[in-house]
Amino acid sequence: MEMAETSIKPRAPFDFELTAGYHTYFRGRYGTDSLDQGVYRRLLDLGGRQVLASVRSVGSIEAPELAVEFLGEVVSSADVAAAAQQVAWLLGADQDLSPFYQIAREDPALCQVTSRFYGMHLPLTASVFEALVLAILGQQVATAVARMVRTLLIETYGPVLSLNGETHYAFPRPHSLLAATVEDLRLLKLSQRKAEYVRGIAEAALDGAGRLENLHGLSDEEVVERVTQLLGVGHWTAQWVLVRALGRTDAFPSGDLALQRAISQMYFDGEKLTAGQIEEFSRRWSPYRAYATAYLFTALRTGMA
DNA sequence: ACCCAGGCATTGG
DNA sequence: CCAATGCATGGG
Repeated sequence: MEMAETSIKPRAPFDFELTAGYHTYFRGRYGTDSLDQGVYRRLLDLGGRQVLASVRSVGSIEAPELAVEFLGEVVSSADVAAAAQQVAWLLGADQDLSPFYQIAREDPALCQVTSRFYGMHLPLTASVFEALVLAILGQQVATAVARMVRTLLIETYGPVLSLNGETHYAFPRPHSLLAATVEDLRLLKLSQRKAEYVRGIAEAALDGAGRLENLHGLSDEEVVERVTQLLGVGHWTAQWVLVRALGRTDAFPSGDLALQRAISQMYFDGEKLTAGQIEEFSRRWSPYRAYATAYLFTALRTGMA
């Protein structure tokens, strides 16, 4: 067991607690991620080796700096660099919020939310595979149910590292989920369909020389075209992947029930809207609709809206 | 028992 | 493009 340290300087403004909090759905721990007493922890999977990253803030919102500690099989300085890059990615450290805040200034309701959560970046998943599976598990179920099923899956099939009496989990690898049978997955409260979808996605992730992870160079439309070929992946899930796995700032899950409710409440006096109307309304936030969505969800999750 | 929840696939207008 | 339908499953 070895240890290494490094530091990351996110782009200001950056609020560490809010950003890491978004990763854990403001619940302390959510699946692979935890935020406890100002320390964000996540088990990284560096090509088969597990490394626990512990991150805390040693700066401020306007002069952000993160102290990162790695515990595990970190050997070379190249490992440390790769791990640091992954942490920076997970926390959306490089994102520039200022143009989004400019747009929010024209929108009083949104501006109230961005002021309250000033400096919150949009955290990202470690892989497209992870985003896809998490999205499938979140389809059409209450958030509490989604959280339970996601955690069960991670703790059953994810790589493990125990340190100081605490057990940490990384996200399951594709081959682990493909090795599980549909019956196995149903024991974790996945429906028959979701179990099939998840195995199909695992198969796609292992197939064709990483086609699934090779989406960064494609346009939003091309990515949607590609991932909706997968069974179980519709418009909502594709947009979710664009936002969480690829960091596309303008992706927008217009069919999302909670999002529709939030927009309907905040802007239309509770009147029901179709997905098309939501889509049209959302243009005011373009090309930062993903950020607007994240801030609205944060308002919902923390009880502000 | 009933209805809802941060959908998907399919079918029919 | 929009609406309706079957599917599935824990929570209120």
